Amino acid sequence: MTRKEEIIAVAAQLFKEKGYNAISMRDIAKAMSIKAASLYNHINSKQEILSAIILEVAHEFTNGMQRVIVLDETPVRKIQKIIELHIDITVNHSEGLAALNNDWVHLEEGELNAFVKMREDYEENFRSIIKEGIRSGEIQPRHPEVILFSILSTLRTLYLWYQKRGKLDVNVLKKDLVAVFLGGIVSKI
Amino acid sequence: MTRKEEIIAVAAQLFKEKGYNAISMRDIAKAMSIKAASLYNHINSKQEILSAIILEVAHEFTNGMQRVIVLDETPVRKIQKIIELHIDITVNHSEGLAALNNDWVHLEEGELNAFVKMREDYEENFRSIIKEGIRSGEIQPRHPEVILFSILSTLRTLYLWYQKRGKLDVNVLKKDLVAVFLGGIVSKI
DNA sequence: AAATCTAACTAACAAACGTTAGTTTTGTTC
DNA sequence: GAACAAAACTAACGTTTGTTAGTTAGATTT
Repeated sequence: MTRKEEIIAVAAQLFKEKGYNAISMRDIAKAMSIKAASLYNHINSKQEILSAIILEVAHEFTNGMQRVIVLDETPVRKIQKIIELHIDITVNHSEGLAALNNDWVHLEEGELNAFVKMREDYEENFRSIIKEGIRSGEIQPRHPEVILFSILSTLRTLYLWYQKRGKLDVNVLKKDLVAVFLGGIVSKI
Repeated sequence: MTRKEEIIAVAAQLFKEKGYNAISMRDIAKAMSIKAASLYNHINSKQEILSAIILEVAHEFTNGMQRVIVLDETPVRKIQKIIELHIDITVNHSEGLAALNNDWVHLEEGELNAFVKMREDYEENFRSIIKEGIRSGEIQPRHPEVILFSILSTLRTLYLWYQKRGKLDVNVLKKDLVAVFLGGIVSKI
């Protein structure tokens, strides 16, 4: 782990708690026990830190989605894979997810556009899977947007809950989350 | 609408887009076509604006939950009421929800503690309803925390989607959202 | 031993921040 | 038209912000 990567990791942790704008370069420096000016031996700007954090996780999602859509599986099974993808990323990149979810608005022009594009593509891929499932009768004929939004909202804020409720085992989480969305919560008797 | 309320409303809109820390008093002033110092004829501090925005909506949730838990209804029916409560608040207080969800961390000491308490109580009430439903057999015996979190995450981020997808009718939203969570998305044939 | 590299340092910058003090404009009430 | 309150203004304050410039200490390479 290079010094630059260390800075980015520390910054991600701080951004997670207070957000990009509430954390100063002096805060980041203090967390590393150095002076703010010393950070600039390793990074070019505060913005660079932010985009490094966000783009890494964003690519993780894009690549994961790419792997899902080429699978020769039913739509419902693909949705299950997407849920598992989010849980895996949450476990392995939990620090960066806060910035990805909240601080992407503070990316500058070019990178902001790229990020928004990635996000829209991701949602569109997900939406297509849902629509395909409805068409084939595998998924109930409800407004696709509502299904997409309810699943995605939950998955995107998973990082907030995953550590607060430390007891939750990853496999229990995968199983129950898939069950809630696919099967609902009402007992069928 | 007093001048103070106008300022709070304008600030809520700005906070929604960039977050509390990214919006300066000069930004708020400019949006009202006055100078920053003039704001202080009506409000005491930037913090005061933030807590006014957050606490108003927070009370809306607390009161709504209170109305639900005293109902003489089944747990599933109470959950349905909670879902409808969130949708109603989203429609009527959409501006303040961003601050409530993201910027509460920037409340100062006393109000932060009060807010966190309110939030925990709200979650605990919801959790109790879910547990009661599982005990009575009305709700499937899954990890209550997973059910709580999946529903609440969706409802809390509703404000982000509700306007982006402007076409969504409130009643369709209520119906479909209740259906997704209670019945799941997989067709039962 | 000299040269190079890495990663820290001090000092300072211009800009932006929230906020205060005192003053002027504007519209309403007697 | 004088008096008053509401709401704007100008000017400035002390801090904090991200960042630059130039320097120094310690390790590695030549």
